[in-house]
Amino acid sequence: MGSVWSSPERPAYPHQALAVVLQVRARRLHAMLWERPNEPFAGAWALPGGPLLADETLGASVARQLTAKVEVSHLGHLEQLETRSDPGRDPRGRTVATAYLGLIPTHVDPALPDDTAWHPVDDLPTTAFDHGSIVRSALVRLRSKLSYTNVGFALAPPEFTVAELRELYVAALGYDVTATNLQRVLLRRGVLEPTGEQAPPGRAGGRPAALYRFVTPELSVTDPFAVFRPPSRRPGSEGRRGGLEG
Amino acid sequence: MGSVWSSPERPAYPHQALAVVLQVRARRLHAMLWERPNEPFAGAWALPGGPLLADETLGASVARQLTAKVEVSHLGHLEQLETRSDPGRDPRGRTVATAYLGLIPTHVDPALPDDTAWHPVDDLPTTAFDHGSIVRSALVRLRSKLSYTNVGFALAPPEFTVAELRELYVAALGYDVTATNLQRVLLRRGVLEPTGEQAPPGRAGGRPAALYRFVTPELSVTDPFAVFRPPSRRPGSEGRRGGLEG
DNA sequence: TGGGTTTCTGACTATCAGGCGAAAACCTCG
DNA sequence: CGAGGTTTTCGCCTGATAGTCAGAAACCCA
Repeated sequence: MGSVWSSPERPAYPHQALAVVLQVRARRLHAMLWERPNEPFAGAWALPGGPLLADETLGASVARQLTAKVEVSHLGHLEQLETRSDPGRDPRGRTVATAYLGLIPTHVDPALPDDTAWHPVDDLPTTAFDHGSIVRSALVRLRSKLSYTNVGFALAPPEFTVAELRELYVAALGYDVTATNLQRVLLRRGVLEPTGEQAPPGRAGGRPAALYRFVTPELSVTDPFAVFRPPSRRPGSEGRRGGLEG
Repeated sequence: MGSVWSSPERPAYPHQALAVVLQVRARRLHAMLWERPNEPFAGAWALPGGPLLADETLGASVARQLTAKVEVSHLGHLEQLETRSDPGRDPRGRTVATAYLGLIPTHVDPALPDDTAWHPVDDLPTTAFDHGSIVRSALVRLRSKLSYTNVGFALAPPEFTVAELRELYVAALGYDVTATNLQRVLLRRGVLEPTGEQAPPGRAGGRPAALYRFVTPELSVTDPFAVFRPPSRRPGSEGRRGGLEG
C-alpha cells in the first residue's frame, strides 16, 4: 500500500467478475455455461460474467451480469470464491477475474438465452480460459461447505421430503448418503423442521412423506449459512472451552 | 466474458495484493502492520502489500512485497483470502485489493523494518482503509480452518510439546482448550506423531514433556493442509457412503 | 382384501469429545 | 537423601454422535 500510488507506474488490468452458477437438475449437479461465438476459444463454453464497472462492487457486478442469463431473484446463495490472476489466462492480454459461487434451488427452471445451457459438472464440455479449473474450485467449495454449513438450503425448494433432500445431497456431493441419517442429523442439529404437512405419494404408492423446511436463521447478515451446530454442546462443557470440533 | 473485450470501455483499476501475516507471540496472536507516514491515513496502521506488476501472479506479488518486510522463507503458509472491491475503499481513487493470509511459526522472530511492528489482533491500533476489516476476515478464516485442517502446522515450530501446542491453539482460537483432548484428538487423527525425544522440564521441575511433530502429508500440492481425518472411518462403513461428516 | 412400494421409527453398535483424577517423572530445598 | 511441589502423561468414565438394520406404518393398485 502507499507504494501503489507513490510509485511511478500504477499498472491496471481489466477486472472481471465471473459466476459459477450451480443447480441440481435431474439428480445431477449442473453448471451454467454459455458458448463463445468468437475467438479466442470460439465454440468453447465459458462462465457468465463481464467487466467490473466504475462504481460497482464485485458482488454487485456479478449480480448485474447474471441478470443477462437468469433472474437474480432465483439465486439462493452467492459468495465470493477466488481471484485468478495468471498473466496468461487470457491470450488477448492480461485480465484479473474474481469468481463467485451461485446456487439455484431445484424447484425453479429459469429460462436461459440461446447461447447458454446447463452442463453436468462431472461431464463438462470444452471450456474456455481457466474456467474449467474455476468450476472445479467451486465444486470443492460447495462440497466441503455442504457438510458443515447450511448451503444445502440454497439448493433445495422451500419445502421438501427427506427423500428429495437426499437426492440433492447425493447429486451435489457425488457420493451416496443414507436418508435416515441425513434426516436425523439435520433434525438434531436444528436446521430442519417439519412443516406438519405431507407430500402425496408417487404413482407407485407408498407411505406419504412428511414435508420439511430449513429453519430460517436470523443470523449474520453477511453469511446466513454460516452457523450449523447451534446448541448441541457436549457433556458438561460450559462456555467456550474444550477441544477442537469447530 | 467476451463482453469484457468487445465492449467499448474496458475499465481498469490498480490492483494490489495485501497480506495478513499472523504469528503467535507471547501467547497472543499478532498481525504484522506498518505505520503509514503519509496521507491518507497518515499515522494509521496498514497491511503490507503493493501493486500487482505486469507479469506477476497475485500469489507471487504478495510473496515479493512481503520480502520488504520479512523473509518469505519464514512463511509457514500462504493462501488467498478474499478480494475487496468497494469503490470507496481508497479515498484517492478506485483500487481493487486481493488479500492473502500468511502464517509464521512461533520459533522464528524475523527482523522487521522500523515502520513495521506486530500488534495483538484483539487490540489493534487505528487501521487504514478497510484493513481492519480484512484482518477480521483473516481471523475468521484461520479459526475455522484450525479446527478442520492442519494449518496449526504453520504456526508451530518443527518440534513441540503438547503444552506448547496448546498455547498456540489457545492464542489463535481465542478460547481455552484442554491439553488432554488436543493431544488425543490430533494423535488419533494421525496428524501428530511423537519424535521419541523429550523436552527438558522448566526451572520449576515437572515431568519432562514428550516432543511431537506434525506428520508431513505428501498430499495435494495445492493445499498441503487440506486433509484432516485420514483413516478414522466409522463402524462398518466402507468406501464413500453414509451420512455427512465431511 | 392382499401384494407391492415407499417412508418412518426404534434399537443396536462403534466412535468420538470432554472431564477428571491418579500415576509418572522431574525439580529444589532442607 | 528424602519430602514436597510441579508438570506431564495416561487411563477411565460419561454423554453425544454417526452409521446400520429391521420392522412398522401408510399408501397405491388390482
